[in-house]
Amino acid sequence: MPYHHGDLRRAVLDATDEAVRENGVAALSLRDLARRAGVSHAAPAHHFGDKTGLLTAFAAEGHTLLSAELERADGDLIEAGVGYLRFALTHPAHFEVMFQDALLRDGDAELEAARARSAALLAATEVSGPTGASAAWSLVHGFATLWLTGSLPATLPPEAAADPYAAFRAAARHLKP
Amino acid sequence: MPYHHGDLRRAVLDATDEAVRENGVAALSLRDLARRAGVSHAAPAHHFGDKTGLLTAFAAEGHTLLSAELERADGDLIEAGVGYLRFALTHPAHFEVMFQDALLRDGDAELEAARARSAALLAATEVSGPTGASAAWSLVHGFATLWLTGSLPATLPPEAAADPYAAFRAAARHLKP
DNA sequence: CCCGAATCTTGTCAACGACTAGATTCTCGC
DNA sequence: GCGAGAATCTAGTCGTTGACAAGATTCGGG
Repeated sequence: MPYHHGDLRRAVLDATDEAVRENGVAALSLRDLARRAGVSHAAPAHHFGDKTGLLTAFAAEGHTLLSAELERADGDLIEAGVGYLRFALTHPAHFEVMFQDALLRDGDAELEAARARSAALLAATEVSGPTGASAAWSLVHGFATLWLTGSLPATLPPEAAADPYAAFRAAARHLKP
Repeated sequence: MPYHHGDLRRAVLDATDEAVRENGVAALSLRDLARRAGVSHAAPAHHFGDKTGLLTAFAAEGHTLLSAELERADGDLIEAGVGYLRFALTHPAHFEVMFQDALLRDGDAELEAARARSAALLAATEVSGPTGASAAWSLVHGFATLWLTGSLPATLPPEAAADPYAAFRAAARHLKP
């Protein structure tokens, strides 16, 4: 075991993803992340300052991943929604952390920049006016949140609960064009 | 100071509401709640077992409060949405806890019953089919979540950001009847 | 009035986040 | 290729927390 890890920062972020998927942010522990990465209990703090710093970096990474999905939609409203949902379902840990402001460092430059990029991509989708944008964003975000908690699948017939993307497209069709 | 508090269970639930509004669930501490209620550090645990038990009871209370709002709508879709939003905005602490399954005791009878009541009231709103119900629920839930984090008001002109209920009605109009 | 049950206190333990001081390794100028 | 300073990591410590155990106080029914 070398004294230097190689890329501890990345390893801790990956361990965070794993741990949050397993037990949620509430149960996240810096010392557990250190154990997963095979380093001493204080090593993660060197890269992130404190727990808030780690979650802030993790949230920024989330916005970058979300931006990548939104770019694939190329301005199309429904596809942007599908991309948003795909991000939430494939990166539930990031999605869980990103929208909990109490966990994040207010005013962090890296996070603000990543947020601005994803917000700009959301704003670039073709939609009818500001209230239409609110409606569309609320619909996807709510759908993703409720799907992840299992609340939404529970209300659907089994065949619909098996395919979140089809269920979302069906729900999105209720929005006026 | 009497040895018996009178209604410590209620006092702890009220202190929870206060503390979560101030600093979020992540920073919630049973010992802080005990201090707020003026009792010893282990007193709250007697009524709720552990932290998970407290949050489970708190979430159940949330579903009861939500049910009260939904009843006022009397089956009307838009009014049910407004009631859902009003619940979220007037009880942000409950709303924050209710949908984080990792914080709650799985299979708790009281919580399940309260959930079933609010779910039944949601299902009683007049809406076009299961996909329409998904769309409507997703829209309100997402709107409430994004409004509480401040993400949604940030995208609106100041006059719209001042009145969440008007902004919601405007967004809800984008749903096909 | 008394006895069991409910409620609350005090004491304790392991785990955690944050901090400090020091050890090891890397890097870059020369 | 080497030495100095920076970057990275370890080891140790402190105050706080959640959970648990044992005991004190109060309540309420028979």
